[in-house]
Amino acid sequence: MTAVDLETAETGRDFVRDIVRDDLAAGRHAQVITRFPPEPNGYLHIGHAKSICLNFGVAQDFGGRCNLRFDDTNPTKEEQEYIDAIQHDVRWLGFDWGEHLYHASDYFEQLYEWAEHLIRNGKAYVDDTPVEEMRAMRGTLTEPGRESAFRQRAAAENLDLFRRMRAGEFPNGARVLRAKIDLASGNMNLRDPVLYRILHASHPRTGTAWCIYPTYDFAHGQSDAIEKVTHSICTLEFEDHRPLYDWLIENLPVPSRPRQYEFARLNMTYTVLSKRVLTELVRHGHVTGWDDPRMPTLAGLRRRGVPPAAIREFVRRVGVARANSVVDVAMFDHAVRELLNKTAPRYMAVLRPLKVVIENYPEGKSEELDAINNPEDPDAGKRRIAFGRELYVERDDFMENPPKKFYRLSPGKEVRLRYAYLVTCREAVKDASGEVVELRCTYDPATRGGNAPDGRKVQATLHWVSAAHAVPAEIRLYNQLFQRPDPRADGDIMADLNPNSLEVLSGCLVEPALAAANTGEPVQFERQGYFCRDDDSRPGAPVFNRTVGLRDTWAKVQAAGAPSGGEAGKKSGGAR
RNA sequence: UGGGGGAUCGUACAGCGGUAGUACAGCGGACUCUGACUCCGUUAACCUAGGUUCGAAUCCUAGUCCCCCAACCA
Repeated sequence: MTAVDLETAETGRDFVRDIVRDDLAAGRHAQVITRFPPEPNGYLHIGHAKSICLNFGVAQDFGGRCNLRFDDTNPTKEEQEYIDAIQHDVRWLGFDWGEHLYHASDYFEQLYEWAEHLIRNGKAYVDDTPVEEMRAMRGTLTEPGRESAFRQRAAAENLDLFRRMRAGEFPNGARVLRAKIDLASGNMNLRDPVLYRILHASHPRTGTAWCIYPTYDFAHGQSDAIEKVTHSICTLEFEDHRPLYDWLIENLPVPSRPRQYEFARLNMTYTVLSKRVLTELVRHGHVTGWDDPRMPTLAGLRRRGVPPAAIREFVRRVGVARANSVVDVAMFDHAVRELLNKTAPRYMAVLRPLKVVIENYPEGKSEELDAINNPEDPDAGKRRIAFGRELYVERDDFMENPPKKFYRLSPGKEVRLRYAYLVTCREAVKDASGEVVELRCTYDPATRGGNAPDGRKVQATLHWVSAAHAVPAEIRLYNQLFQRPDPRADGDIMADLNPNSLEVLSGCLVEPALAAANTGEPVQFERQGYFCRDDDSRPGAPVFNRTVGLRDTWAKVQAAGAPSGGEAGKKSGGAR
């Protein structure tokens, strides 16, 4: 009995869903229950998004439920800040755990009792062996481990010792509780794994109530069982923990029988998703924080302007499998552009302004013209934009000596100013150093709105702003944080950082309407890309982040034609 | 040289004994008041070798290569 029809449900097809579908069809469960189990020791990133979408998505698809459970078993690494940020990020991504917010620490008392249960049954013992020695005695991949001198300790003594561990009689590292399984196992996880360790540390939730804490292995499966989780979905590296997961479930009087399934974690080109490295980037100041728009964290993506729906769609397209893989970041960018193209209202913004004077336009005059807010969305309506004698256009849109395929402005060339007039460049004014500082142009008054009555065509349409009305802004262009498609997480990864991952443009000029933009609301700067206001903005001084650039075929042509760099190709480099 | 996994276009994912498909990327073209979007076309893959079968990406055998495991991390 499930809330969905297994035959017709639009549930997608991946191996996890196949398993769930089978289990439900066979009546093995009344309802599917999954869980997303983050450790609160860092911020969630795009890799977690895959897990979140999988766990919550499976529950949704099959009319089940997904719990949010913090795997908070190591107080030396976990913090409340992360617990709060994670909840915020999961909600932002679009998922809701309802009443089902749990913590492994909620179960500390129960887990403790189960530890005593194992001791009483002779399946766990207190070991006094020092860490180093224990490590040496565990053996290697090819040699079996050796028994500790304490392995045959009597149950009564184990119980006494374990209780005194809990009571705080011993310092950190003095003793541990170990499962008694098989020191000769080829699976290292079965060589009497540690179940409890002494940690005199304050826990974000339980404070100083405990000084012994369960390890991941002892906490995870049992927590699943307590919550009646049916399908415990985790990543591939936990594959060889599954026999231990099962051993514990089978040797404890747990209330349900969860099963663990593993899938391949997400990897992306030019991206690092190692929590260790991300933490290092933040701590060492290579980025401004966990929400730096260059970070692959959900907080960073949010600040950069990536909509959660784009992340969900990206994850859906990537799929779920058991083979390690690295997704091309271009696939992510595409998902972002695709959504934003349909939803982001258009504006004009000049990033690198070049002054234009329309010589035959009356001085002091200005007029308002109609502009379409979003050609992809008729409901988005129109707005009025101001035009005048003095304007600014993009520096890149003018070349004094253009190559053959350059459609934009150059001396003698006519182009369209979007929604305004056709203008012709008459002269490029230079300063003492020979740099072009101003364009003298003329306009055709008959082309108001952008079309010529005589039907003549122009090759290019340029974006522009009125000098008298434009608002100055700072615009931050982000490029890949790492300059290699495969940053070497093992070597000196900081050497792979892209020195040009952030380009700050000041003195940009944007449409006045943009002064009122809201943080997080995506906009398109025509012909440039998608942007959103950053909270670093101050009244009268807006700051925008580039979420992702528009596809730029011209830049590609340029780069191909002038591989040596120079004026061409300077805009390229993975326009993010 | 132990244990556990995985190999399908450049990338990711389907294909579950019967014409190898989709998306991204690439290339070519059409359209265009965004060199955007959209549309059309196109390049391109079953790790190898045997076997079973009328027929194998799929089943079997043997190899090859890649990933994970020797924290009191998760």
